[in-house]
Amino acid sequence: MNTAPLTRRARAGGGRMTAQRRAVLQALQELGCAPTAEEIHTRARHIRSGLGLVTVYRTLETFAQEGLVQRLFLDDARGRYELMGGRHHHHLVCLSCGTIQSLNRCFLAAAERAARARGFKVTAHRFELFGYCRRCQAPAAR
Amino acid sequence: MNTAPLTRRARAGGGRMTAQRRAVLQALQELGCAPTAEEIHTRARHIRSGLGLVTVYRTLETFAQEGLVQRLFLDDARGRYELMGGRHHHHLVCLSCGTIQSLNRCFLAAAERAARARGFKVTAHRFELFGYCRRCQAPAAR
DNA sequence: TTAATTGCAAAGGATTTGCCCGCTC
DNA sequence: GAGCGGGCAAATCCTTTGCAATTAA
Repeated sequence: MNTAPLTRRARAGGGRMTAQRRAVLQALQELGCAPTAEEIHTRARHIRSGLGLVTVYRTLETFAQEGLVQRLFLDDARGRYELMGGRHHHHLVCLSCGTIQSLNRCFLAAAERAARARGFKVTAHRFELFGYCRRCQAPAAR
Repeated sequence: MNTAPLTRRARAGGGRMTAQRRAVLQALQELGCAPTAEEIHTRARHIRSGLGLVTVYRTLETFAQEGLVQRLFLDDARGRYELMGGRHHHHLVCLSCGTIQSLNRCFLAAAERAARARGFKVTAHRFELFGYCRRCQAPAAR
């Protein structure tokens, strides 16, 4: 798997490119859909043994600030991380086994149809918009 | 605020109706959109002083199992709770002040329009479907 | 009565912070 | 060489669990 473009983007963020960060990037790329920090750690450790979990957390936070990665929460309190810049997508989260699949469509009706088409039985959905409320835009939206 | 219907629903779940549980129900009803356990605790404590945070957590879990309440996660690791059974809706989460408003519309395009109409500047959105994947439906979807 | 429920204290899981050493630039 | 980045241990935050006392039904 080619991590060069990602490495380039990461360096553009201003930070140094270390073996650990490269390992995290590669793990993210290999794992795909919304892995947890621990899953990333386990995978990245195969690439760079001795890599600490704390380093993974710090690396992910750095990448998130650079816009390279986003953190999101699905149905539990564990943060999940994904590379930004791929095709915009959402998720199908299995309540039974925890499997997460990605879904390219974005509208509810179409999404539900797409989900059904792949044999996924939808029992609930969630849709959130993030941004700045009127009050916070007024002065200087921090 | 009338909590009788809620009380009825809660009792139908089989559990006992205590002053603590009534306080949590009332707090949920008063607080509205997706408060955290701590916010619920603070509010419910005004109704029933001495109420413990642990009791709030346990009560919320009980209610969630009875389908009276749902727990959800927005942009952080803290669980948030809402009464079920109201109008189906989603959320507008302010990244600056943390304010959460509810949004009745469910489709992206319409939702974005609705958000804009109330002066909310959307910078990101999330849409997740929950349910059972094909593999988990097959044997006995637990 | 008697099992469900509460409150306190302590445990747990995930994530963050402090500190110092090592490595990238 | 200077300062960013890494690793370890400890701290923190939110949530859950253990246990004895209390209370609804």
